[in-house]
Amino acid sequence: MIDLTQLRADPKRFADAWQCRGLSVDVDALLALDSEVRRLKTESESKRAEANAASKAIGKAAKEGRDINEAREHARLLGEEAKQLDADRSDKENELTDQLLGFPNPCLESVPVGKDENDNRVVDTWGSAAEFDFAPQAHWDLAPELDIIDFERGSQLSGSGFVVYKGLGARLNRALINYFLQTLVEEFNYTELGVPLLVSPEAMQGTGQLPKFGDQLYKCTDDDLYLIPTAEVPVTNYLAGEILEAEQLPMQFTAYTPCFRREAGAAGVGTRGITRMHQFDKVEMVWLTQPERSEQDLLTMRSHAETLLQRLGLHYRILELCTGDTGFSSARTYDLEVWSPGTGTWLEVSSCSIFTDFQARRAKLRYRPEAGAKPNLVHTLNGSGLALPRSVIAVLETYQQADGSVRIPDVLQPFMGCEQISKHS
RNA sequence: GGAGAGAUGGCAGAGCGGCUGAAUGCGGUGGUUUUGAAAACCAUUGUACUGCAAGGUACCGGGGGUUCGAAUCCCUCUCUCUCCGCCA
Repeated sequence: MIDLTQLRADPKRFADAWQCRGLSVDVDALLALDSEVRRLKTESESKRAEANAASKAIGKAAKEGRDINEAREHARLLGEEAKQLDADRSDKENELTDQLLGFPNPCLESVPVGKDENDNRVVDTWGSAAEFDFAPQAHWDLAPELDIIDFERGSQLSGSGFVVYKGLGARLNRALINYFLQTLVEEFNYTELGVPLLVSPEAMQGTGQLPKFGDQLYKCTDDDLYLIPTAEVPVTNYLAGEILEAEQLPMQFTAYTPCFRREAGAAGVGTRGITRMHQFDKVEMVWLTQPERSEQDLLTMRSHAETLLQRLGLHYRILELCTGDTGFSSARTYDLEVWSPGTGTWLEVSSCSIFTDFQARRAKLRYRPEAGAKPNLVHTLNGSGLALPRSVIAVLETYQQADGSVRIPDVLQPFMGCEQISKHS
């Protein structure tokens, strides 16, 4: 959620920022509603003060044995008026909040302005595309051939968008998870969390999935809980409502979780194989940090994701998303896309974003800049480190051999316990 | 899932429907004393919104109600603890 005080101070800045995201917002109407809320607030509060004073006087009078019947009636009326004014205030305020929750985070000034993914900017490329002296296969051919991913029985169990990893396929997935976690925890100082996969609507609102994107979530209606679409939700909300000390920052958390996404409306688009699943695994990085350093921290976090790819020897590029393609809560996003030789496409394996105080305001995540000082909102960052299915794709397709086997990259071998995946291994 | 008990400030723990934003203790901060420390003593010590200010309003798990007036009474939800059942 954006800061109302800032909106009052500089409405044009917000109108422009939303315009860059392709959103035309009547900021004046918003401000009018805001001042209406504040007018009702002062009015109801002074009425309430009057009523409180009247009640107090009655207490005193009763003690002195004076007649209080008339005063009582007067106080009752005051109380009713105050109640009514406060109800009006509450209605208007909810209306305002509902609207505010629907507006995205303004992008940082330096984010390239653009309409959609075609306007994203490639900021860097690492490595080069693997070369083959045979026609490389796509993972959807390679993996079933090796009997390590079972597409058919996955769909049979749960419908399209679900697969079964089998044998060394399951192990490869797990090896990648362990490699990611171990590197992040032991080298880059992340604290690993094991978090709930079902969360409350409040948590979903804290990170911005609700109220706007509920149709992308799996919901357990009997219990009013949602399946997480990413570990970002429980991890960012882990310390919601708390006030942290400056020395504790930055906090770096990582968590491995399955992720659940309905992908409503995305059916049929690039859905072959395991690039887009209703359920997939992901290791996530989340930072809580101070506003002064958050932009720098974003680059640091991105470099951690890059390191993971580099050690796997996977060719990738970095995209800076344009204003039109940046996610709802994010103020700047870098996507890491890994090269998939079998499909001849770039696959997004990590999305590293800075949310400024947008999520922190919703989740009430604050810190005290120094002892005794007033609490400030933290800045939150998150990035994938990394998404599993697409990492699996890149490893399989990049390291495939002419005979249909797959060589295991060196860094993964300790986690795999073998050097290759072949038909009869 | 069944039965019972509970939820109060950083923590512990009081709190007859009005004088309770809340006793008391611990902790924190400042000071006195001391060569220094400890101890002792004194003072101070929640958050948010609103106002130039004085001040005002809200908050005793959440929501609703009764009342002129609710931490205190009623309803409801959530969570915690104990016992029983079930269970990886």
